[in-house]
Amino acid sequence: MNALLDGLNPEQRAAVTTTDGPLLVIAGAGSGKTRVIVHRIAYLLDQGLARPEQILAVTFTNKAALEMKTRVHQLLPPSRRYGELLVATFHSFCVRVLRRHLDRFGGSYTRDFTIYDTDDQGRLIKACLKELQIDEKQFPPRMIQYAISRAKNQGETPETLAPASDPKRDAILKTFRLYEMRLAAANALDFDDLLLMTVRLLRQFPDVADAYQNRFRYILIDEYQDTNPPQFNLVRLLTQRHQNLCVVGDPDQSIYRFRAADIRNILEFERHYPRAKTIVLAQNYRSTKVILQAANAVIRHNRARREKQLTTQNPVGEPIRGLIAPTAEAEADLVVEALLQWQRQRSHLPEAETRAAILYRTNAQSRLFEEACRRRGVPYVLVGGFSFYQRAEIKDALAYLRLLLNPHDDAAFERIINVPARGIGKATLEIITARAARDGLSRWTAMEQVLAEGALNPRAATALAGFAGLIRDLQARLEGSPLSTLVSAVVNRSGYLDMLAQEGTLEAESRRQNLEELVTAAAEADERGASLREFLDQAALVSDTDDLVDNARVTLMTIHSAKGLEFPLVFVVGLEEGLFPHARVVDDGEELEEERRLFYVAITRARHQLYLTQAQRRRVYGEERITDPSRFLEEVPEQIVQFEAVPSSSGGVTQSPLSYGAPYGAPASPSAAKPAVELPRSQPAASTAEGFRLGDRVEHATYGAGQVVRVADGKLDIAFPGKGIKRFVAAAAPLTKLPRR
DNA sequence: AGGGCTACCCTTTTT
DNA sequence: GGGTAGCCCT
Repeated sequence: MNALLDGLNPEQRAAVTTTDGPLLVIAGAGSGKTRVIVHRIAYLLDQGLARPEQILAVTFTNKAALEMKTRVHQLLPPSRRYGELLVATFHSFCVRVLRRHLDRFGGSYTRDFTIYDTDDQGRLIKACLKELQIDEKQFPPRMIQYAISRAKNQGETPETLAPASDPKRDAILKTFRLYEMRLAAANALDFDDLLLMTVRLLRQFPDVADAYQNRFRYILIDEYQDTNPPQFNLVRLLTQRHQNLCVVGDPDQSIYRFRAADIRNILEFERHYPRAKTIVLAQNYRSTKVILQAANAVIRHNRARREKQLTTQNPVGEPIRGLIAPTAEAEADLVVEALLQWQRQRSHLPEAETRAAILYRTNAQSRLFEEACRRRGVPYVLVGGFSFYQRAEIKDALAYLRLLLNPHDDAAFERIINVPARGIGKATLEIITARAARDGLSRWTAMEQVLAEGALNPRAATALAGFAGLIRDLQARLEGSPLSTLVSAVVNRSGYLDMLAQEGTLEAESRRQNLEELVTAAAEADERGASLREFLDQAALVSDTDDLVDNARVTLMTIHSAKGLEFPLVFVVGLEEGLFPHARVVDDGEELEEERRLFYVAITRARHQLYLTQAQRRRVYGEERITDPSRFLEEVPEQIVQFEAVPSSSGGVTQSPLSYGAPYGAPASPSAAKPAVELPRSQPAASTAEGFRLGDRVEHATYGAGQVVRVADGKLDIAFPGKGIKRFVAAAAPLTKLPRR
């Protein structure tokens, strides 16, 4: 028997060894689906069914791709070379294709195209709105940006869209049209375009399509539940000839609807590929029985799904623990404290067995947990938020590099034309912008024209000519010098480093260090033999999880970023109505089901111990709000959860007595724990002031209805929705008690 | 032209 | 609480 199949269960084995025709692998959380793909690739190679260059494997992140490739190599005899094996994300695959063939379209598109990230896209949209004199207040750029992206992903172009009937659609349509023109003029593609243009390329040029269809004998796609229409089309095109498509995914983990992922791609796979064989992996190898039971119970509340009960032979495990903290700050402190205690108890185990993750719904929540970690001196790794390549100084330096390769890159041009300040002001920029708009030119060409005409005032002209000279000068160094030298020339010659040195602040120093880091990254790219082009592509496509440090003992990230990962200890925090599920989705059935899938993903990241936490008060937009427990909490069977309500300390808002151990007669279920949390023993009934108790609803003559959120020292804290927290002396409080809900 | 300040708006989630 | 667009002053 083949050693590659050792240790696989029968279903996994069937998935690995099915070598002909379309294959759908429905794989539950923790069922070893990555393992199946890895072994399958190795099996195909080992059996001589395909050469490395005939296989294309698509993963969700660059990091997953890298890991997958490494694991495949580990399974195979090292004597052979498998360097041609292509494991990529959809986007990086498309970039590869377009760098070879984009010039087939002709026009302004060349293989030197620039990739516009969401930021660049936003800038361009704003510029378009301004040019069209559309009011940003009335039609927010973000809304327009989203609408355009959605339209593009549905396969629409400005031409195919029906003429707009109302002002909003008119604004969107006009911006869409101009946006596409400007993109083309800048020889730039946004993230959506990378996929769409590849599909167009294959449709429009049969010889190109033929080449790829013949080349890829086997195509494997991970996380297939998160594919969107252009990705689906691309897969269809690529598999037309061989049909050896293996898709792996879990409909219950589909969480990217907002970027047009269509869960039907996986649900209706058998209809798209009638010859398909389906294999279900329902055995979970990751989590305890308790955690799995919670996950199963939660996801069962979704109606639109194919029933799939995960089972595990793992131990029952510890009960899930629920923490109810008085404030969001206290929640963070409690989480960090519980985490430390848990790690202490397991300090005899290998470090890998003590890793923990704190998972939240929105990036904004990370701050509180970062601060709590700092307070306790706990080193942490933050995934997402502003990653290295999103920092302003890095993006500035990259913009210079982009401009060197493609001077028509308007987004880069605008970013750095006056950074550092070189005396090119608003008036001068207006002239350039107006010229570019009038003649449909890039900013760079417009600048050259304006300069040549000599119509500017001398000071502006000198400044502008200086900038143009700088870029040309740097361009001259493109050939022949190593990347690291080039990057360092950019930050020196542009005056960027001088600017930072002059600031002399701590922040400027840290930016300087980041730029140094970028030079180091360039030196590493040099070692790999990468070109500037490849260096920039990689910078544009890195995802937040890519720089995740594998061996961090505590990792902070959004649930979205955590997909595909696992941790012995997991905290899912901020389980409050309006936050998770998020306020923007609560009443829509489909969106709510997506939120629930997100919760399901969060739960199933945990291997041994799961914590679910809620803060009873939280600042939203700087305003204190009383929260309700998330409805998702009630979907976790109460027999497997131990809830603890933690009292606010008498001193401040952020500190909490960090007592752990037996829960003090705490509510058995979250519903019982609703705002009216019974007073815990450390705040005995005696602290009830003038008949007011924690959780009581009250009425105030000026502030209206509110709720008692703290009772201590004869004082009452009342939270008034939209007005913040007010403190009253209980004996003299002008309050009327309202009936309990 | 540029720096500093205020008022406002806001935030899902990411390749 | 935090980022930023736009205003005002130098």
